[in-house]
Amino acid sequence: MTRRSSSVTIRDVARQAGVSVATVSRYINQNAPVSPEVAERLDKVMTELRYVPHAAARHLASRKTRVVGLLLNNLHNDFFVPLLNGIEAVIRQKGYNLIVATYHEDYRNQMNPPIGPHNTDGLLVFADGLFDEDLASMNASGFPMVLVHRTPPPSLSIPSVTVENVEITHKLVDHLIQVHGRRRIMFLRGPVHQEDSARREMGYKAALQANGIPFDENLILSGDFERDIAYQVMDRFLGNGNRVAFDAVFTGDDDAAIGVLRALHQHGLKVPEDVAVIGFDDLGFAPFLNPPLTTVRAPTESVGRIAAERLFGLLENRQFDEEVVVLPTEIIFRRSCGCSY
Amino acid sequence: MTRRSSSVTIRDVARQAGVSVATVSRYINQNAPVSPEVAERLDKVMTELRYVPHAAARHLASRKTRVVGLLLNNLHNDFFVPLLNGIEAVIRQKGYNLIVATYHEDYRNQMNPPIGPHNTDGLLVFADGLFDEDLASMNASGFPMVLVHRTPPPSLSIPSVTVENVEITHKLVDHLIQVHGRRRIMFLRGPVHQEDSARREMGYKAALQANGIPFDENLILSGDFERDIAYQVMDRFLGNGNRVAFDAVFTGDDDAAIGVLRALHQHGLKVPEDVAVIGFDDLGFAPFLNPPLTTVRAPTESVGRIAAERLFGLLENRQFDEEVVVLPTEIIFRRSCGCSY
DNA sequence: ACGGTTACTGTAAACGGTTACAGAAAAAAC
DNA sequence: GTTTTTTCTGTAACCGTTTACAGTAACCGT
Repeated sequence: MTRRSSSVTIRDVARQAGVSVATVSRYINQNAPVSPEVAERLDKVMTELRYVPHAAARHLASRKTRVVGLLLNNLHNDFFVPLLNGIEAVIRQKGYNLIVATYHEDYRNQMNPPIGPHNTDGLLVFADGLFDEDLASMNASGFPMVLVHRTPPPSLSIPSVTVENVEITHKLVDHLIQVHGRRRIMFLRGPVHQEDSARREMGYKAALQANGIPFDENLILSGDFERDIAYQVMDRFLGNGNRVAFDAVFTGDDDAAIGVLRALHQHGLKVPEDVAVIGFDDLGFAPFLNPPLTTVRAPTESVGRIAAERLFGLLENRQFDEEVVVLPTEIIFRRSCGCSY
Repeated sequence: MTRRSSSVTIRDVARQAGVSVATVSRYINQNAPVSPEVAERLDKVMTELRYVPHAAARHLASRKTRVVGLLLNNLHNDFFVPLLNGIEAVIRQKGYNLIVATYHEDYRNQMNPPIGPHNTDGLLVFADGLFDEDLASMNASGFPMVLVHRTPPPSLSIPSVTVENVEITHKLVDHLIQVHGRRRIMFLRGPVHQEDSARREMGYKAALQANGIPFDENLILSGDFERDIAYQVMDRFLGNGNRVAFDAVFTGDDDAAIGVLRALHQHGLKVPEDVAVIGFDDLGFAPFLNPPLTTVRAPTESVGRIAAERLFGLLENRQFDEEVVVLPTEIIFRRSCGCSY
């Protein structure tokens, strides 16, 4: 058995069809006319030989990878399923490939970044922990990228797709206060530099103020937008002897809400009677939590889709009027806030 | 502005450091000794120039892509989050990249398959709809691949990682019958050629037979392991005037369970009083559904992890004793089957 | 002092495509 | 019937690495 080259190259195809490699290449890429007879012959030869162009060779020669990268912090959250779904739909339709990488600390000073210009034609960036200067350096060479759930730093002009957080959170907290009479509302932060989290906190604080309720630092915990962490944090908080009184929790997102519900339940607190609970995202399971979760419906799949479309817009030098797209959100009232359901 | 080549190449590095490109390459890949002075100089020059090796050139020359592909049907299911998570952890630790593609019909006769040998060093395959002959042709050239949640066809020897389905489903149905006195148990199939679904159905039928309950074709529906589809199917079934009596549903998986719960609820059926419901996978939300879902805990993240490790085993020519790994599963009793909770 | 390793380095040929350039033949324009 | 354009094709350079081959210098044992 010949060890070398089990793979058939463009030269094999050319020889077999009696044409030059240039012609084959042109036919494959449809970027120059080819006579009908040759086309037919090539079709036959290529399927016969099961020819598949070697991606790397193609990339090297054409300077295009036909790959876009998705950079994210982790893959713990059910939130990513609709997001990925939206992204994938566009990518596939464009005949591109998607490469997924997680960001972690040593990404910055590492000399082999998992994804970047050497690898991809453009990047979708969903990563807090990526600071403004990181973005600046990535963006420096004009490498196409689109931010997801994060707006660009003022100095940079990077397209961005996100959802409305502040007003909707404000409304939600208003609802807790005005409709259900809650006044001791806990807020679970997301990851430290997560923008959604920061904005939701803004909305939360604004609503407290608007309703004349003093802000209490003791009512802020960090749930990290993760089930397990939210659970642990809440569990520890409740286990604490001298715990602060509270009658509602804004959990940050639906995933954290699951953890919170479990912790409350285990400590014998009734939702919504003792404690109202609200989430964010309206993930598929939200209507079936125990009790059904009041939450904010965020068009996550659309975010993915639109972000991907923007990226292709960049790749194709198309223009968009607005740089930052903020998709509208909507409150879904269910039982967990105290509504009748 | 110079349009061409904003990127610094290995030649730039070589020139700047006063060595040959071969030396630079060897230092980068650590596959031949380099004098300490040169090493130091290279370090400096490379960070100074922000040199990042061009992936495609590397792939082309070395015949290795340092990429593994994940082929799956769709991205609708929350099930994929833990799976992806397990896979990603291993991939990253190996310094590889992960490229995700969805399988659809025209994958087969298409001449530009999204992922394959031209693209990746190996494949993780989670895709029903991929028939034995597809697998055979993909596997023909000895291209490394590992099957996920699917055992290889008898003629092929492809490593595979899956979970135990038959016995556990048998036990679960036994439980419904013997403990909760259910006798009209509906079964929701998954996607047509999904192996988990087929095995669960085997367990289901075996349990009926073992308990002397005749199998009723009318109690079989197709939920496709998807929330929305399961909901629609169940909704239509319940809306049907002359509907068949049933007192339990094995929903196939937790995602479908969500849809079923919603449909039952909307039609005024109480779970578990009127209808017992059980799922499969024990996804993160299962304990918080309404009511908490009795389900089977499947070690999905481990499946991902182990599958990825297997694949690297193949890439590194390591040997494993067993070709098919079947991870154990475990029933988690909660309220939805009728247990007290 | 001498042959044999070992440590390090460079030259140049791949790897498998794309594409600028050039040219021939056929079609269109005059 | 010539000129011009259009359609189609081929040759060969290039994309940025790796690596076989070859070679030099230092080290080692005797």
